[in-house]
Amino acid sequence: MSVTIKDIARELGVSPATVSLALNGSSMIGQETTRRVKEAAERMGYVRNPYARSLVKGRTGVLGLVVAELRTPFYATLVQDISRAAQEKGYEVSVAVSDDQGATEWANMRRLVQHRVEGIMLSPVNTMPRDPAYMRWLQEMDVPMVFAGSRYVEVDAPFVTLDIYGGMLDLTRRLTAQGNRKFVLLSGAEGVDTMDQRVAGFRAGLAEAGLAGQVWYTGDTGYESAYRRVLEAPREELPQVFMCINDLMALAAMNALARRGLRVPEDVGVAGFDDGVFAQVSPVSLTTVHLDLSALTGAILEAMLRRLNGERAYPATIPSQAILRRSTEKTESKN
Amino acid sequence: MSVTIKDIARELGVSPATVSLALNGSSMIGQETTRRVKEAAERMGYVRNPYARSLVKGRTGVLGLVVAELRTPFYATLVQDISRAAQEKGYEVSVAVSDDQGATEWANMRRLVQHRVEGIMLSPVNTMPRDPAYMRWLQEMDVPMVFAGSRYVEVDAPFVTLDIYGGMLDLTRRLTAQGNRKFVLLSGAEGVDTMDQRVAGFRAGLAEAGLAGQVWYTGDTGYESAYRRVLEAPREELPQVFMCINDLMALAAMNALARRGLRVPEDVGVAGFDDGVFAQVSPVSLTTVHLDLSALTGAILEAMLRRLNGERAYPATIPSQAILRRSTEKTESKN
DNA sequence: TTGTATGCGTTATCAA
DNA sequence: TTGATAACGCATACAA
Repeated sequence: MSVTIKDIARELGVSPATVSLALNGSSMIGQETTRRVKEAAERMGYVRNPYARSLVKGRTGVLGLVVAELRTPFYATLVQDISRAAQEKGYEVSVAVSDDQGATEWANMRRLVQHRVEGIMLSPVNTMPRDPAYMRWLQEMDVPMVFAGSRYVEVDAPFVTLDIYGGMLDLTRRLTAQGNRKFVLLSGAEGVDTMDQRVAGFRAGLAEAGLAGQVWYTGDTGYESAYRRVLEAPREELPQVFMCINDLMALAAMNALARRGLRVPEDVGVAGFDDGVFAQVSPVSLTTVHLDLSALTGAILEAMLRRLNGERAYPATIPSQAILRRSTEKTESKN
Repeated sequence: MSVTIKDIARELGVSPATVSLALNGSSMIGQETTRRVKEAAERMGYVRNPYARSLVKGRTGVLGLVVAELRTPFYATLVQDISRAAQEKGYEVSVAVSDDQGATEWANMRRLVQHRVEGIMLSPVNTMPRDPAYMRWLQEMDVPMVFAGSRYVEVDAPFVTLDIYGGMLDLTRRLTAQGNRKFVLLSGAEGVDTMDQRVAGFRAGLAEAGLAGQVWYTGDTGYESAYRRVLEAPREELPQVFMCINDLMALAAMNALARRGLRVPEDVGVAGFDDGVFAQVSPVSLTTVHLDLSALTGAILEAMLRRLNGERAYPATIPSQAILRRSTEKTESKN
């Protein structure tokens, strides 16, 4: 095995306790002794064993972060930012990916609990229906937890979410204000909270203008199905503006429209949601809803740390705002 | 604190040793006793403390995975796939992100070593020049390591890499065979191994056809700078085919060309590299080099496990192949 | 088949 | 200012 404080103690003819104290910079140890201990530790290649330390201190210094998946920029950013910020606060972060499966998520949570993480930040899979046994387990689990990005309404725990309802509402309002009257919202599937909230914001915005749009469900939130759906839609069903529940589907809509020989925004407008990397690579700059991820990650970690300090963490919702760009630039109505 | 085997032992009037053995399914314990112990453990909410276990067993069951960043699909996939596969083999994976900084990478490596991971899979940042002290440290570090995806040639360790040189060579050959003669390769910066290999493959492929193309360095591998570079290039410098060191830059080139009123592939061809998500969202289907990520992740973990078993792991290179799609479809030369 | 004793590497409590 | 000793929770060699 590796070098331990005992080895250093023997080498220097002092006691292990002295070495431990010196290494931790205790003021009870003489300067000269401290210097000698540190020098020997360096020379002998000593690295502290955090497992032994955790055992006696009763805390691990590890936080858990569970995300639904990792391949979309949203989650990648979440993981990267939270890890870094947590490290600056002296915590390690153990990441677990749920592969969009509720069962895997539960398994991940169990694993983290077993590994004695001090707190868990959960960005839930969020599909319906949910396993009631899991919801109960979550509620009764005694590791401090905060929801990150979205949440299970069944479980009473602090949460930091993005105001996606408000973002979609804002966007819809801005677009109706431009005089558009015929809308289609391209969504994935029903029964996912975060999707349903977008739909709700969409409907609310239209209702304010005395309108009622359509929602097309493509089955998933990917590119392919959105592309096909728009490509195959009868000409007369096409709206003035396609709104989409993420930028990726917006890209699909734009490309499908181009394939049909329709111009964006002159013939049909397109709007996305996220303002992430896909908005950046859009052929014409994309109207979308900006999500403030850095505010989100900051608030998540803050809530987690508050809970760890035994303070109360209040639910927070990060506002989201529509950003109008060229893909919906006003033009004479045609449809 | 939480429930320990001592608590269970006291509850049942047996010794802690018995409980430990029963919980680990030892055949030396009577069936009835085992049953009672397991029942009590369940009832009392016992969870084993992996820190204590690691301390006595001398192994942690944790592997480290260090990646340069996390926001590109390549790394996200790497992390997700390797974590899952490793878990199936009974290992935890501790992920660290280097933020594209050599110094952060070193810090990450130190942290993992300190945390007593049993092995480290390193997907290096790979910029030039490199800190020689770091290279030496890597070489002398005594935790088993394998390079994942790319490597430092200065360090002698097993590696599993993608044959990006060969992929680029293959692609270039196929495109010259189509009769194209004027090429530009859009790259990021010089001095990054993985970039330089692409350039080398490009040049080698052209040389075989008696050609010599140009390389345009945009400074980084992002969308914006590639877009601007193509947009602002004098008309007469435009090639028959833009090759790009990743799909993202290819997308940028396509959009910039469209902005200039040029059609792809009729006026100018465009090819990417990766065959990842950005190839999928391309307005016209993108010629690119396919990287076999699942073969890669499988081989990485296998190499890691071999090293952990004390076996020798041989360097492996996963072949990459060009895929011709519409964005370079042969057309009468014009330039 | 079960219990006792010991040690893993560290920190904490007391004495010296 | 330092040293001896006892924990932390678990696994195991050995004794019963």
